[in-house]
Amino acid sequence: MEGVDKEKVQRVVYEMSKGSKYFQNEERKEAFIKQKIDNMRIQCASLSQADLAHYQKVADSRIVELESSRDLSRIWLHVDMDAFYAAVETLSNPTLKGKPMAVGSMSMISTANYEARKFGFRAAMPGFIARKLCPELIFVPTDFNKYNYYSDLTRKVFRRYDPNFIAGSLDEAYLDITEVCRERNVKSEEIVQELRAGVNEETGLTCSAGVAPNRLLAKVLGFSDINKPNGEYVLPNDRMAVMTFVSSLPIRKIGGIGKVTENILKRVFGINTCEQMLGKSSYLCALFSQSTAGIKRAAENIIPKFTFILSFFILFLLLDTYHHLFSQVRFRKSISNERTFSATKDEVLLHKKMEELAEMLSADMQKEGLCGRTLTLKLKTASFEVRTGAVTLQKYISSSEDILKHAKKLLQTELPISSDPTQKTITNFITSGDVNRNCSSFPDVADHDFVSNSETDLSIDSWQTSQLDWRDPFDGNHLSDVDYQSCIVQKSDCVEEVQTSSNDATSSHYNGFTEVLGSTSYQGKFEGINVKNGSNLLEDERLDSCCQEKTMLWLNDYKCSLCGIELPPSFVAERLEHSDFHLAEKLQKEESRIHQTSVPSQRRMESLDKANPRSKSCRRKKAVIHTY
DNA sequence: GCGGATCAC
DNA sequence: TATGGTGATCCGC
Repeated sequence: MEGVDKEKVQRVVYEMSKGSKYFQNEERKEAFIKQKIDNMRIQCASLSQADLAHYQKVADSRIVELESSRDLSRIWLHVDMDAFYAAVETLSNPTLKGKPMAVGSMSMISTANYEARKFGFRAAMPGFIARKLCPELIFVPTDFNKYNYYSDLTRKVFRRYDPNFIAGSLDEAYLDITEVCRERNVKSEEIVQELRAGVNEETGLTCSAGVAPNRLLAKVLGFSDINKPNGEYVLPNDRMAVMTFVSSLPIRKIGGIGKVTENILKRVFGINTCEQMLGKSSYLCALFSQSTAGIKRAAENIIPKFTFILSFFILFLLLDTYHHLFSQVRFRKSISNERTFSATKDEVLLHKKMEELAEMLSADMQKEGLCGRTLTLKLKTASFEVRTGAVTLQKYISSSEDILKHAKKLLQTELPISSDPTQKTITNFITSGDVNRNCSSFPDVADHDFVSNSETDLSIDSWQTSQLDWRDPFDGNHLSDVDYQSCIVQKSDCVEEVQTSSNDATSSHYNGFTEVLGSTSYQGKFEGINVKNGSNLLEDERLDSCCQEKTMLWLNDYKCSLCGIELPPSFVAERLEHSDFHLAEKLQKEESRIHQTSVPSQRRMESLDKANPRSKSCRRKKAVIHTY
C-alpha cells in the first residue's frame, strides 16, 4: 500500500509483541528454521562440480519435457471480491463508509477495508495491534450468514459464464471462459468487464479479476496488486508475455509459497524471483529430489511440493499441471472444531470444554451425514506450542459419546505435561496402526498447568467412487448408506498451558520440553546413523537373514537401486540415512507380518481398553517420537 | 498411520 | 488483557 509508514508499523508490531508468549514461540520457530537453512547451506556447499553438472542435466531434460507439453489454449478467469467481509458489512451499515473498519475482534481481524489498510494492517493481525496503529478503527464482528448470502449472489453471476466454475472460497472463484469467448466471438476483456458489472449490479460489491492461460497465473495476477481494488488484468495466451510477467515475479506471490518457504529459498539459494529459480535449477534439483516419497509420487504423476513444484515452478506456471492443488475440494476429508480460551490448569474445566466440542462436532457431522474413524486431539499450550494425538478406530463413529470417549483417552495421554525424554515408545515403529498410545505410570506430581483450546476434527477418507451422491455437498440424500462406508473421524482439542501462580514450575517444564525438540529431533537422526560405517551398501545382518531381498546399490554413483532416489556421493550422511530408511522399512514390514499373524485384531482393541485406566495419568510426550 | 509443519483464506 | 478457525497437504518417520 502506498503511503504506509512501514517502519512505524514494524516498530509498533514489535513493541506490542515483544516478550509475549506468542512472540517467544515465534522466535523458537525461527530458530528452528534457521537451523534447517544452515543444514541446507552445508549440503549445497558440499556439492561438487560433477554433482552440479549431473543435476543440471537432469533439470534440463525435465525442462525440455515440460516445455513440449505446454498448453496455452485455455482462458481462465480468477475473480476476487474486494475486501469482501468489510464490503458486505458496509453495505448493511452505510454509516461505516469511508471510515477505517475491520471485521473481526481484538484477538484477530479477518478483513479490513481500504481506509484501514492505509494504516499498514497485515493479514492475520490481531485486533489490539491494529487499534494501536489506528485508534479510531471500528470493529465489526463477523457474520457468516451475511457473507454466505452475498457469496451466493456472486456465484449466480459466475454461473452465467461457466456453469462449472470453481469456488476457491466465499469471495474467490475460477472460471474457464474459453467456451464463452469462442461462442460469442469476443475477447476475454469484454467478458470480464461484463461479469464485473454484473456482480456489481447484483450485489453492490466490487471485485477484481485476472485472466491468464491457467488458474495459477490468473490468481497470481490478483496477488500482484496491479489490479486491485476494482480492477482487472489480462495476460495474453502468449509464451513471451507469460515469461516476461513471471520472470520478475517474487516467489512469495505464488500460491503455496508462504513465509517459511520464501525464507528458505532466499537464504539458502538467494532466490527472490521465479527467474532466479530457473537459474538455480541444478541446486534445487539436488536438494529437493532426495525424498523417497517425492520420487514415488513423481512416478505416479502426483506432484510433491519440493521435488517438482519448487524445482520447476516457473514451468508449471506455464503448464497448469499444478491445477490439482487448487482444484475444488470435491468432498471433505475431515471435519473439525477448535476453540481457544484463556489458560487454565483445571482439568475438570478442560474436560468440560472437550465435551462441548465433542457435541458440536457430532452435531456438525450428523448435519452432513458423516462418520469417521480417525480422531485427532489438538492441544495448544499457553506457550503456543501445538501438539496433536490421534487414533484410528476399527469402527466409524459420529456420536458425541463415542467421540468424547476416545478424545478423553487422547487427552489423558497428554496430561500432565512432562518433558521426560526417557519415556520412549516404539509401538508405532513396530506395529503401525496400533491404537494404544497410552503408557500407564503413576500419577504425575507436577502441576500441569493448562489452558485450553479444544478442537474436534473429523476426517473422511477413501470414498467409494460409486457413491456419486457424495460428490455433491449440497445433496442431503447421501446419509443413509454411509455409516459403514469409508469415513473417518477425527477429533481434536487444544489446551493451552496455564499461566498462573505456579509460573516457575510450568515454565521450566516447558523450557525442558523445548530443548528436547530443538536439540535432538533434527540432529539425533544423523548421529544415530553415523555409527555405521561409510559403506554405500546396506549390509545389515538382520536384513540379510530375514528378508532375502536385493541389496541396495548406488547406480551410476547417484541412484538408489531400490527406489530410484538420487543422492550425490558426497552426501555421505544422507546416504547412510537413506540406507537406514530402507532397512527400517523392511523391518517394519516384517514385524507387522509377524504381528498380524500372531495377534488377532480384536485382541488389540481389548488391550487398548484395558490399558487405559482413567485414574492414572500418562506421561508420554510427543517429543520422544522424534528422538529415535 | 502419526505427528509436526506449512499454507490459504 | 490480548495473536483465530477450518481444511488440506507434505515430510519424515
